[in-house]
Amino acid sequence: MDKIYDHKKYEEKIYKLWEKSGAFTPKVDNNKKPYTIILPLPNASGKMHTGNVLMIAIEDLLIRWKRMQGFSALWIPGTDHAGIETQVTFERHLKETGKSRFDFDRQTLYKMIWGFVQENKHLIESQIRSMGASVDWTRYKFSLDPDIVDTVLTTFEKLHADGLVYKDDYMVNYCPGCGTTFADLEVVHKERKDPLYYVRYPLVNKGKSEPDYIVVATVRPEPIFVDTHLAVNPKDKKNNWLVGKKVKNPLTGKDMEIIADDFVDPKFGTGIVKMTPAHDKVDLEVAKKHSLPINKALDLNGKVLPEGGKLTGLNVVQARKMAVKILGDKGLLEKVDRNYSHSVAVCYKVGHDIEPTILPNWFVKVATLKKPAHDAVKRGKVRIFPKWQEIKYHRWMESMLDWPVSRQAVWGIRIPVWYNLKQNPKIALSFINKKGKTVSGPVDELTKKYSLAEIEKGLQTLIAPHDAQYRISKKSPGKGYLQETDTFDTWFSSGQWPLVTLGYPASADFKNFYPTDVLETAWEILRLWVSRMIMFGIYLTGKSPFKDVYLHGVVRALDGKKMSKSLGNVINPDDYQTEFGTDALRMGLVIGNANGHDFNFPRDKVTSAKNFANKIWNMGRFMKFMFEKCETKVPFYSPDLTSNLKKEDKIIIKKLNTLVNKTDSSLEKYRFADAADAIYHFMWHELADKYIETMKNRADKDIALSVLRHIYLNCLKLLHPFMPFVTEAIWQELKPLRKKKGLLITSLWPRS
RNA sequence: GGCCGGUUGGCUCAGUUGGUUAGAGCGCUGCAUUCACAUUGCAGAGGUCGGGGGUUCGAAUCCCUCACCGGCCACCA
Repeated sequence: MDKIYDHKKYEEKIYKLWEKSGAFTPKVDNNKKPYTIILPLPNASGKMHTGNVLMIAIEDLLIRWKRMQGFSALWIPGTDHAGIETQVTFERHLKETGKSRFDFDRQTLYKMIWGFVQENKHLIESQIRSMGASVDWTRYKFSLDPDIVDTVLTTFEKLHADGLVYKDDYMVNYCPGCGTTFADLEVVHKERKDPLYYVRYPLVNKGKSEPDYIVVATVRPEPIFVDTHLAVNPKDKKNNWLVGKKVKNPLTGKDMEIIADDFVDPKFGTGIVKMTPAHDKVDLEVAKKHSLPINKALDLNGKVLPEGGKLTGLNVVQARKMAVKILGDKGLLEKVDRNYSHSVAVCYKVGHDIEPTILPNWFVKVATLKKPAHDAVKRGKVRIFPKWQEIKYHRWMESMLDWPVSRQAVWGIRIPVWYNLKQNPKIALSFINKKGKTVSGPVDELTKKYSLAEIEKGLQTLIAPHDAQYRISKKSPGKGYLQETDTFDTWFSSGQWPLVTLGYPASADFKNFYPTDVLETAWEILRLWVSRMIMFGIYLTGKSPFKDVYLHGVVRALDGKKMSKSLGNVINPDDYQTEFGTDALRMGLVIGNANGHDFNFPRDKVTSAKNFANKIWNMGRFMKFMFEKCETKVPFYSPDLTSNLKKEDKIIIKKLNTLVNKTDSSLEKYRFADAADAIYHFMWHELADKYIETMKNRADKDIALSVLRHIYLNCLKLLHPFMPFVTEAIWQELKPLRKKKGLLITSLWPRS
C-alpha cells in the first residue's frame, strides 16, 4: 500500500469492479425486500452541478446502506429531454450559424435537436459514473424512449376518456423570444423603471360641471385601440360618478363604457383602469364576469394585428412609441411619469418581456387529481422530510389551478391530437413550402394552393380554434389529418417518471419495485415535479409512487449567495473531484449539510474529508503491517475471545455497537450528517487516536489485532455508503486479512 | 403584502423531545519528527448562543416582541 491514498489510481478501476460484479443490478427476488429510488432525471445534454452531486451522494448512500442490509436495492438512472430548456440551448448554437428555428420545419428541427442531445448526453452519464453512483445502468431510461412516450400518450388518452382534458382559450405567458408559452412558475418578475403614461379619454355627452376628459395611467398604451371599457371602483367617491358614462377611445375615437368593479385600486394612478382582457390576466377575469368583448391586439410574434391602424405590424416597443406619438399629436397625453418602477414579467430562459395573450391550450383538470395527492401527505402516507417543507406542498395543493400541458415547442412529446382538415377549415397553419418559403394562413386557403403532403412535410405550427373537432390517437387516423404541433410540458412526462422507468403497468419490475421507497430531490421542484408525480401515481395505480420525500437544501456559493453565472460564483464540482477525490467531495457535502437547509459549499469539509480518507487508508496500512509483523496467528474475532479481552477492548467493542445504532437511526431519519459525523469521530478519535496508540504497547498483540480487525472492518462497512471508493480500495488491499473474499459493496451491514 | 427559514467562538455550521463544565471542521497559539499517516500527534486559546421580555427549579432549545439576513409566493392598470 502506498504511503498516501491516491484517489486517481483507484476510482475508475473500482467502479468497473462494482459494475462488473452485478451489484448494481438487482433481480426480482421474492426472498428479498425491495428498496427503490428513482434518480431525479437530469437534463440529458446538461452538466453536473453541485446540487446534482449532493443528490447523488445522498441517494447512493441510501442505496448502498440498504443493499448491504440485504435489500434488493434498485436505483434507476435516467435523463430528461428537458423540452424548452434544451430547445433554447440548441437555438443558441443555431444562432451562431446565423440561423433560427424559423428556418426549419418541425421535423427537421426535431432531428437536429435529437442529434445535438445525442452528441452531448454522454457527458452527464459519465459524470454520474465518476461520482460512484451505484445505479443500475441496465435499466437506464431516456424520457423520449419509445416505451416511455407510449405510456405518456396512453395516460393522456385515459385522462381524456375520464373527462379530465379540455381545450380552452387561456391567458398564457407568451414569450415572443422563445415563441412559446410558459407556466406561471416559469415566469420571472423583475423590478424595472418604465414610463407611466397619463392618457386623456374625452367624455362623450359631458354634463355641466363635468370635465372635458378623464385621465387614465398606463404603461401599455399600444393596445388601447382594442379597448372597449374602462373600470373604476364603485366605492371610490372621487370616480364612481363615472360608472355608466361613455368616453372616446383616444386612438380610435370609438365610444367606450365605464364599468364598476372593486378590483380597481382607487389609490393607484388616477383610480381609473383601462381594460385589455386579451392581454392581461386580471382584466380577462373581470371581462368574463361582465361579459365584455375580448379583443386581441397582438399576434403570436408579438406584432400588432391589422386592426391597429398605423401600429399594424410593429412590435411592442415600436408600437408603444408610435401610440405615444399619436396620442401626443392629438393632445391626449397629459403627462409621463418616468420614475415609475414596477415589476415586469420576463421569460426565465431568455429574459424577453412576457406578453400575456390568449391562446387555445390543452388543459388537465386537476381538482380530482390533486385531492388524493393532497390527502396522501396530510394523512402521512407520504412523509416529507424535513417536516417544515410540508407546508409548501399543502399551500401549493390548495392553490393549484388547472394545468396547461401544451407547449409551443418542437422538442418534446407531441400531443396525440389529430385534426381533420376538411372539418376544420379555419385552422391556422404555418409551413415551409418546396421553395423554402414560409407560408401562413387558414387551411381552406392554403389547401387550394398546396398539396397536403407539401404542407405536412414543411409544417411548422398549427393553431386550432378552441372549438375545433379533433381525435385523440397515437397514430394518424388516416389521410387528411394533421397532428397538433404542440408538445407536452416536460413535467407531464417526468411527472410519470417512477411509473415509466419501472415499466408500468405490467412488468415484473413494476410489480416488485413499485411503489418506490424514497424520492430525494431539491425542494425547488417540490411543486413542479413532486406534486405531479404523486398525482399521476395515485391516479394511475391508486398508490403514491413513493413513501418518503427527502428534500435536500440548495448548495449556495462560497459567498453565501445563490450560484449564478452572472455573479461568477459558480462552483464546478469537477475541480474538487479532481483535486480532493470523489469520496472527499461527497463526504464533504453530506457532512457539511444537516437538515435540508440551504448551505454554502463546504470547502473546508471537503478538505478535511480528503484528510480523513488518507487517515483511514493509513489505518489499514498500519494494520496490514502489524499483521505481517505479528509472530503468532491472529484469531478471527468472536465472542469466544471475551475472556482474553482487556478493558480497552471491551470499551471499543461497546462503542462500535453504539456507533452502528447511531448510524442506522440517523439514516432512518435522513439525518445524514449526524451519521457521517459519528463515524468520522469514532474512527479518527476513538479508534486511531486512542485504541491504536494504546495497543502499540501491548504484549498480547494477537488479541488486540483481532479486536482491531473486527472494529476496523466494520467501520469500513459503515463508512462505505459515504465514501465508497476509498473504503472499497482498502477492503481489496486487506483481502489477505479477511475471512470472506468478496467486495465491500455487497458485504453484510454490521449489526449491533 | 402573505409565508418559510436563519441569526451560536475569527470563518462555515451541528446542537433531535428544555437538564450537569454549549460541540465539530477550518483557522489560530505552543510543543513533538527517522514511531501507519505532517493530508500527523499532543496540549491550548477563543462563545454573556441577534436585542428585549416571559414561562420554568432549570432555556441556545418553549412563548411574546423587536431588529437584521436569506428565500418563496401574490399583486402592481
